[in-house]
Amino acid sequence: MADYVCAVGHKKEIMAVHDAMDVLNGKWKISIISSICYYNKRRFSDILSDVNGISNKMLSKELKELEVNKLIKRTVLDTQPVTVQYNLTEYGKTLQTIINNLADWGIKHRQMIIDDM
Amino acid sequence: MADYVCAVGHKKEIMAVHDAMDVLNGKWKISIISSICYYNKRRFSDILSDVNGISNKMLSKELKELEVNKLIKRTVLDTQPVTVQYNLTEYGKTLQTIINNLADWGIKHRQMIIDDM
DNA sequence: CGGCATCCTTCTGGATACTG
DNA sequence: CAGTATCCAGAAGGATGCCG
Repeated sequence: MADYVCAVGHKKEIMAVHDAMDVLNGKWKISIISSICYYNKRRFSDILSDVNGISNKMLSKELKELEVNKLIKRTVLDTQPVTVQYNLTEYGKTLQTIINNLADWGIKHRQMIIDDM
Repeated sequence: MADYVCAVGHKKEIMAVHDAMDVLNGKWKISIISSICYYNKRRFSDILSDVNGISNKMLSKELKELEVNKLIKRTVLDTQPVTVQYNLTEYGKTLQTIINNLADWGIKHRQMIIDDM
């Protein structure tokens, strides 16, 4: 990046990063998105078992927030008993690159921790 | 970090994403990293003004956590009064791609919110 | 199955003041 | 300048039970 940009400051980018994290906040949101992302379509109970340690209360709450932010879509299927399917919206899919990068980094990070011991 | 093992599906990736977020948790951590990242070297008070809304208490606390996780390095400069410089470690620099992606996404996201109104 | 309601504990984080 | 210390409100989040 050119030097004159440095002179002006990077506050815009830093705020943008913060904006992004605002939508992706919470202990579980990124994991939930990655579950839905990797499987394309995913049910409530599936996500519950994908995301290690999450409670149904938290899953419910965070799914709702993601839906409000239009990152995921909720579909109730007419089965007995009811099943509910979640999938990424087109907008939500724009997060895929970030998810993949985070997964790559997380794998390397875990390896580094192991090597460190 | 949990020491679970998995073999099927995408659980490995989902856990990796969660591992990554474990290190990057907290309201401010990503913004702090991006501040240091964009400027290469950055002092305490600089970051304080870069990251909109953060308190000195939180900055201090999260910087310490990032240092423990070896993502940033803290250097005390022998000036009067004391100044402290933070920079990314080589390991911390491996987050640059993610930071840039998040910044890009955050800018688009903010634009979408504006368009939506 | 996919939640919601309630209770309760822990953690987060802001405000303010102080230190070397 | 670069933090610490303390106080304290409110949010996060776990456990459990209930419901259509």
